[in-house]
Amino acid sequence: MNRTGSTKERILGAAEALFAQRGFDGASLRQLTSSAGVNLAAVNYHFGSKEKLVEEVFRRRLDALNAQRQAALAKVTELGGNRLEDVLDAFIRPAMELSDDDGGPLFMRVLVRAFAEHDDTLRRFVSENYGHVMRQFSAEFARLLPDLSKEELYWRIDIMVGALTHAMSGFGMMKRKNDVSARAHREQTIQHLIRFAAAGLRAGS
Amino acid sequence: MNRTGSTKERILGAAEALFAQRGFDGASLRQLTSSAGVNLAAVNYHFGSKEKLVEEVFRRRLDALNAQRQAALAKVTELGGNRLEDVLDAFIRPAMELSDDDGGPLFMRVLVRAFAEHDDTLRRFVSENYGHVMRQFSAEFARLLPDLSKEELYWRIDIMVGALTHAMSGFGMMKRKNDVSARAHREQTIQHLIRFAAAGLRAGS
DNA sequence: GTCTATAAAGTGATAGAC
DNA sequence: GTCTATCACTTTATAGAC
Repeated sequence: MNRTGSTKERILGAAEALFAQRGFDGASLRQLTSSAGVNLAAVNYHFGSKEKLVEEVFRRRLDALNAQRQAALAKVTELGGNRLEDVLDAFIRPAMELSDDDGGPLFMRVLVRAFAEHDDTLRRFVSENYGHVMRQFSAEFARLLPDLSKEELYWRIDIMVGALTHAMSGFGMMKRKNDVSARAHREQTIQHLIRFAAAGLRAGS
Repeated sequence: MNRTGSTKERILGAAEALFAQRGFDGASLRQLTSSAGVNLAAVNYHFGSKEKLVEEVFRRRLDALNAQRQAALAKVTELGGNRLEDVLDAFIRPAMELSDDDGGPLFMRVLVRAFAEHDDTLRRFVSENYGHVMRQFSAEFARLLPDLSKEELYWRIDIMVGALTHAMSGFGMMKRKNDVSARAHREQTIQHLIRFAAAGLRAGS
């Protein structure tokens, strides 16, 4: 039971963790409010409904993540950076630095859940709040990979985003060993992802 | 409502589709039996419980998928094949050829759901039925990439499997255009995945 | 093997006291 | 803003008729 922060913040934190672990349907309001140490009725009082709570969990992190990714990308391009690796770093690092519970960044796991929900409002919500930043990165990739056709580029970006999302969510098999600090493991993950993604994007060019 | 096949088969088919679309918790037995055109009680009569039904959905496809991947890999190695691309083809093609509903191979989407369930029995069940084939492929990758350390190799395989799983599940953004046949789109996807994965595995070597 | 009816428990949501 | 109590509904599962 978490007793730090306001009721709203405690609910959001508990919701993020439980949604990551058990999915949106799998996590009930009773588990969630109990884990947050608040009353069952508090969710509806503060958020209106479970669905709105889900949206708030997304909004809170996506706003911060988008801002950090944009700032990191701006820094790279301002310096006239021409290294694909630097753009990938700007994309990956902010996501990996979101609060971590040793099974990968919690929110990244929630994001993968949202991907899996496929058709619905949730997917559209994420895509609307993600889209414009993604387009900025796509433009940079296009600039740094001028030999690729638009079609080819989009295929590769799509595959790359999938790889990164999956890897960052911690659903993979590479577990942190006990003799490696969480900090070092995260840095290792980032470097491996950048190398793999850069090679995949450059393939055959 | 599907009226082909035995009651058991109809339930398994409807379950696969609904689990892919709405998740294991999200799909209720009522939706499922209604979609299969069978009585609600039929699930418990034929499978014992919802959880056992989930296991059966996996067993049915994993058995076939494993066998096809092994056969394809055997064909490649028998011919003394030394192309990384051929091994990747043996891994990817059987998965992409599972029954498809235009949103990607249905079962691959169920598999991604299972990945997201993280800790539980289901994850172990998948890993137990997947592990030995995965190890055969890993051995081939090791043989074809002798310059990589064991550590490095495992990182890259982990990232690659994530990329492929995500892409094959159809959760990505590359939708089939109307002027491309489903068959052609699948072949395109396979070729793009092979090129990307091969480059990522070979990175910097 | 298939059906209806129902049990037992869990769900999101809300009214109303404090 | 927080609480209890409860409503209305859905969930999985099963007993028992056919």
